[in-house]
Amino acid sequence: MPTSANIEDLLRRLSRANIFKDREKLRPDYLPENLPHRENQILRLAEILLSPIARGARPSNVFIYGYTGTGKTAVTKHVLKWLERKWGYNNTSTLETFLYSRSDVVRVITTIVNCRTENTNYRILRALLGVLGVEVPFTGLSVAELYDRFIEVLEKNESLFVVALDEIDQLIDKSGDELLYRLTRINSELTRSKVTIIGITNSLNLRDYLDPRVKSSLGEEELVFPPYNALELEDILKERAELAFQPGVLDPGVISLCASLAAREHGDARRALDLLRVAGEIAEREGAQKVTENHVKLALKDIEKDKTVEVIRTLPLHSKLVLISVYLLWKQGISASTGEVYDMYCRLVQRINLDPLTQRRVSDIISELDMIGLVQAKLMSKGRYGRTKYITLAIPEKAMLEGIKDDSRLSAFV
DNA sequence: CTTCCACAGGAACCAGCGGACC
DNA sequence: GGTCCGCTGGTTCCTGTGGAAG
Repeated sequence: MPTSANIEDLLRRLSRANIFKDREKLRPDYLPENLPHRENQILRLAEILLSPIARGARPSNVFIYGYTGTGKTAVTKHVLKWLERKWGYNNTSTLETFLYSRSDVVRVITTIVNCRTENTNYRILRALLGVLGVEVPFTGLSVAELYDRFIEVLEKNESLFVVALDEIDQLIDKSGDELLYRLTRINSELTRSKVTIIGITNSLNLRDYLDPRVKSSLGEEELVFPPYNALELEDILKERAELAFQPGVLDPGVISLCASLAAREHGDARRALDLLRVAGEIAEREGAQKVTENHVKLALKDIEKDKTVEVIRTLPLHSKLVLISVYLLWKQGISASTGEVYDMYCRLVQRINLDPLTQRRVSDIISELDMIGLVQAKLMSKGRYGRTKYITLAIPEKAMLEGIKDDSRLSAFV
């Protein structure tokens, strides 16, 4: 329980802290001026888009692959923005740009839609119409109606519309590839305008799910983003750290530690930045003058704990009960056998008036929990006294309690 | 050497459910 | 609006097994 003295103390430390200059610069949605080690991808995407525009033609559709945190979204935004800035005509809307080529004027409009938030056909069309200045109601119209309006307003605009669909796999999971199919075919319905689609995904096998027709038209050009290695991550972090932190507050080694930790997990720049930011925040809370490697280690634990809690929270009920059984036995100092865990589990289940699963199933659940690292199960043979797994809790008690605290039935057990 | 414990874990099967299809 | 179908998560039944005890 925080007392007022605690809070005073915290406030005093925070006001004294002088760690961050601008922590927003470490957020994943911040778009930096420079994208180190993505020069090739930027160039390639710019080339794909620009050279046809200069000839007055429609650029090919592009499919962009790469793991999370490899800079796909940032590069796309960067290129679209660059298009505007370089050829922008001091336009009222920042999303629109005029591009002169030879004699005729081509009007280019760009947008990027995140399919995680706009994850239905309706909502995406609605977002696209919004960019073109047409407001439609949240609901009430049919998708076909929106589509018709979309065509209509596009024709009126006489423009090239470059649409980037970020996290496109989310859309396909939820609503299939019908809209995608229509969008890739839309140019045959248009005479005075053109549409170019950029599909962005981190799912490398997404192609297998796609309608082959969508696959071929969306994949006219493909761009693959390789993961960053530790050195590249270091460059990225250095640049951001300069913007985000006060000069000299980072201990030497902090950045390279963040980079190497993140590089271990498929070179995810977002994770590296998170690590650095959380380390900074921990240092700030402590009232420290500097961010040290130790802060990074604490940050790693923090981030991992959050992940663990989330994993527990989303576990099915019976898996949670098994986990709690292991926890209770562990608290009594018992490294429990499968049989003991099963007994404990049966008692818990009875107390909330449910039918227990069979031991066979519980044995599988234990293996699953072992696999995701919540418990540790070691197979032991006690000769005459049988063969069993010895199961212990593999996570901090705090994370365990945090993970079950919002289910009152379960939290009553601990 | 044999026995036998206390399970591990494979195989087959089944209920329920969401989605595709007519 | 029925039906078919594949998937998930469960059950039943079963065989396999390392090593202390006898």
